[in-house]
Amino acid sequence: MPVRATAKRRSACPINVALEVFGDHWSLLIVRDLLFKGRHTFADFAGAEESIATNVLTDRLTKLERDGIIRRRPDPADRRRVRYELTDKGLDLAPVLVEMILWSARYERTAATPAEVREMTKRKARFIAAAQASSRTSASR
Amino acid sequence: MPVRATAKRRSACPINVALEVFGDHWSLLIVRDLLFKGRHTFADFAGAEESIATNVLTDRLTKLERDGIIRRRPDPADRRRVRYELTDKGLDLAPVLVEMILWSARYERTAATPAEVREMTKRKARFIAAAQASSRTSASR
DNA sequence: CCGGATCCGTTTCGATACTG
DNA sequence: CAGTATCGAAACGGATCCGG
Repeated sequence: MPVRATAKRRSACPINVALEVFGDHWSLLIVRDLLFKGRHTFADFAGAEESIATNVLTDRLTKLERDGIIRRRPDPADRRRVRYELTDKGLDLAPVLVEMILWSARYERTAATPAEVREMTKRKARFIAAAQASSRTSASR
Repeated sequence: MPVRATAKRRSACPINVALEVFGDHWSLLIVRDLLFKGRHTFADFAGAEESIATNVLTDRLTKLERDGIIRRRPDPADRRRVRYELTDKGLDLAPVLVEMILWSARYERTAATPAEVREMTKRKARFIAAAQASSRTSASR
């Protein structure tokens, strides 16, 4: 296991558990990419604008898999490639991410238009379901 | 400015903005303490079970203040003491934190009882308002 | 090529001791 | 009580190498 070999396995109080996912910059970006950006491969993540280093990426993917948030499997279309997908547990992070987006949209200049934000707020549940579905279907095909 | 003198000031895409708050373990804990645990002083935060180091605490408080999430002011009751409180922008983080709690409760053993979780889910808005109000009133007294 | 692993110089973190 | 100063340990990022 590269980088940060010490694994902290414990937790009790609410939120503390989510801390390993949300307390980390890169893990958060990976989940966002999976949920909203249709990125699913190592290269997709590494090539993102924030450009994470490959060793760090490997580390985070390993941890997210260990924590049951994502799952890796060979791409059905091209067995040489590896696909990362969210598990159900990972898909359920969507509401948290959506609230983050809404908060950001409210207080900072973001890419989301006011109309999009209004739509997202009004139909939060539908938006979440859509993101999850698209992440899921693109994963299983 | 202690520790991490480089300030990254930019961002465009949704979520990226929230990354400085949520991408960091300690900032998240501080916001949680302010919102749900009635902690408001330097010593409160430093004494929490996770026990953040004082220099790190100083750093995060500085950044949270810089980002307009919290505000520092002398305690009205004892002017020698410093109180930290959430700004409106900070209070608006409550929905995100609540979703985190719910997710954690769903997938990990947490301190929240099933009944509390059900209550929190059903009356999300009320719960958020309550947390914000308690944080606010205890702040202004 | 893709998905990593490994090495390495630099930055940041964080535990502890200390100070106004 | 609310922070600084110090300093070793970790994490980071960049480059490069490697197996399939």
